[in-house]
This record gives sequence, structure tokens and C-alpha cells, in this order.
Amino acid sequence: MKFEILSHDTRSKARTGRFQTVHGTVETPIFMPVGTAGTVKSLSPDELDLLGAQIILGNTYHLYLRPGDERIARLGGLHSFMGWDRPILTDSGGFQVFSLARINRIEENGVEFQSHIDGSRHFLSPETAVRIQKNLGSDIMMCFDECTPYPVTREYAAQSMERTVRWSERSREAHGGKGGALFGIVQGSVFKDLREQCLEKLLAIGFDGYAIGSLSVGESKEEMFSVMRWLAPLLPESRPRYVMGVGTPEDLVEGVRAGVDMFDCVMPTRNARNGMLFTWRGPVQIKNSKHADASGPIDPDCGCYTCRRFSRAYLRHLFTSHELLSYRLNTIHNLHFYLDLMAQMRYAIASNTFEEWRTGFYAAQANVEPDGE
RNA sequence: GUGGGUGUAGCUCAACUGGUUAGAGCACUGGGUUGUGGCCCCAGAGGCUGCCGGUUCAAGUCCGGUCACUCACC
Repeated sequence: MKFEILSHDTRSKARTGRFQTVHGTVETPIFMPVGTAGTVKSLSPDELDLLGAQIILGNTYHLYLRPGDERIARLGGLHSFMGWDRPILTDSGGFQVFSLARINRIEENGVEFQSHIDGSRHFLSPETAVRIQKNLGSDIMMCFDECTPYPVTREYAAQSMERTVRWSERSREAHGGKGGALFGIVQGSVFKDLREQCLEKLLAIGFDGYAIGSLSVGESKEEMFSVMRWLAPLLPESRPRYVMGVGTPEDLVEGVRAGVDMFDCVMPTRNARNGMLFTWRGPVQIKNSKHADASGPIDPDCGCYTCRRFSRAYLRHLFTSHELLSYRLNTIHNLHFYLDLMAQMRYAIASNTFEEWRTGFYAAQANVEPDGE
């Protein structure tokens, strides 16, 4: 996969770049909306396109269980199946096996688990995870890994990290350099030496990009930022750097500042469905009764369809009534915010004003949201 | 009109033979949510137990009256 750096911020590790896939170009730093089951929940591909989404995330675990990766392959691959012709990154299923399924056995060869949908038994290994991702037609595949829980003993973290490295070798082998790109995932929990050892071993194998896994799994913000700040700059300058499953707007800003290029997180979409909306002045809980008579938009500084067209009072009504449109409008807003946030950071880095932009961003986030209107 | 039943939080209902500060679910109010089960979790507010009187150390609970709703029968 071709990746080029376009600009560097001179006062931080932040950089802009772009990578190419057969489904198009992606400008970094980028946020990838999560489309677990072949859909970014509640939105159509056209709406995603209008929001400026350049790449989305699909999921091995979910699509393998339902409707089945082989069925998707027969139907022409995930892009065709879901009507999205831009790039797709697929998670390997490792995280979901550990977070969603009932695990029966973890062994050297892989993980035996029971489906969270119907309890059926399955076995996922590096080889099957890569095969599934190839069946899906993924542009960027992830190595099968274990997301270490937190807190975790050093011993378990080391053992788990070593196994993830061996699984990464097998993922690389199974991938065979054909099809989409393949990223390795650095594990090792909060232990610096383990993270460094893991990275060293992954570099020896060689991947198209490198991800940092097992962050925001329960550790403090300080610990997460700490890991991001010393680990991200160690990842190869010439390859995309991806922090998996992160995060809040602040996490993205700090990640970019540390030199991270890619993020994915369910937060903007899931929180949208749960009534928490992100704005340039800080988060808004649309269910709060103070919005019941508010005629103004969620965010006066937002240009999204939801903010141009609807009042907070209406959005609160839709939310408290559990109306389907609530999910759609809230998701449109939050994704617009996240994607706009990334676009603003790309612009600030390219114009070498990232630090000033960051200061302004935090100053605005601290503003108390308006009560009435 | 006669006989029976029921009245407890906004709603649906708990509270063993009278015994700590009358509880729960939903709704409501606030907080949480990080490689997704449209969930879930935490906290809070909310009660002249229909009304009046009586018995008792003590009444949502027992007794009398009264009002409301409801069922059956004239």
C-alpha cells in the first residue's frame, strides 16, 4: 500500500499524509466510522459520502457469523454487498471474540468460542481471520490478535503479546502479500518494554501499517495518553499509524499530536443513538429537559444537515419518543463533527498552526452549553 | 336500589397473622458509555396509603361511617 507524508507540524509529532487503495485515496489523519455489520448504523452509503467519510470499518467476527463471509464473497464482496465503493478496513475479529463471545478455549492455534447470536461453536485463527477478510474484499486487513484486558499482570501481558506476535507471523503468511494491505497490531498493555519488544518483532515481520491495540480498555486517561505519546513516534515514520478503538474528541486530538494517522471508534455513532451529541462547545445530552423548548440547533457552529434543519427541542422529542429519525439525525451530526474535527486538524497541520488550533479547540470545548434559546 | 370487589408514587402493582424510615418495575431528573446487541450501568427526585372518626404501646393492615370506581342482580 502506498503511503506518503504530505506535511509535518514543526512543534509536535502531527503529520498529514495520504494512502491509496484500489477503492480510492484516504487523507490522513482520518477517523473511520464503524460499520460493524455491513452498515454504519442508521445511515445509507450516500449519507456517509455526503458527510465526507473516506473509509469505514467493517467487522470480521460479525460478518462471518451473519450473513457469512462466503456468502458475501459470492455476492461480489462487502463493497458491492453494502453499496459502499470507498475503502473499507476490517477488524480481525480478535477483539470481538474476546469482548462479545463466550470463549471456550484459547490455544496456540486460535480461539474456540460461542456465537453471541445463537451460541453456535466456532474457531477463529490467524488463517481463518485473514481468509474471511479476503472474502470480504477488505482494503486493509488486521492481524488476528488478543486485546489484553486491563488491569493485567505483566506475566499475562507478556505471554499474550508473544502469542499475538506468533499469530501476526501466521497472518502475514496467510495473507501472502496478495489482496488488500495488512496491518500488524502492537500489544503489551501499559508495559513500555513489552510494547517495544512487540513492535520490534512486528517490524521484523513487516507490515503495511502498524496499529496500537488494547487502549481505552479501562486504564486512566493519563496512562492511555502516556502509551500513545511514547509509542506512536516509535512506529515507522513511513507507514500509517492506527490507534484502534479510540476515542473521544480529546483522544483524537492528542493522538494526532502524538503522530497517529488513523482512528476508529463506536463513540460518535453509539453515543448518537444514546442521545449524547458532540459540539464545538462540548458535549450535549439531548435528553436533558432544558432542551424541551430550545428552538436553536445542537451546535450553532455546525453545518451538518441536522443542525441546519432541526431544533434541539425537536431532536429531544424524537429521542424521548424513541423515533427512528432520532438515530439518523443524531448519527449524522456526530459523524459530521468527528469528520470535520479531523479535517480541521489536517488543515491546521498543513498550515503549521496545529498548536494554536489545539489551544483554541480546548478553550471552546470548555464553554458551557447554552440552556435556553 | 340490593349484594360483592377494589382504592398505596405519574402508571401497573408489592408490603407474612397489626411491628424498623411503605417497596419494585416502567415513566421522570442527572451522570456514565472508547477495534457496537438501537443496549446497558450508576445516582436522584417523587407517598396526608381516597376521606373522617375509632380501637391499640403501635394501623397501609382491624372496626364504624363516607366518597369514588367496578362487577353481578333487581
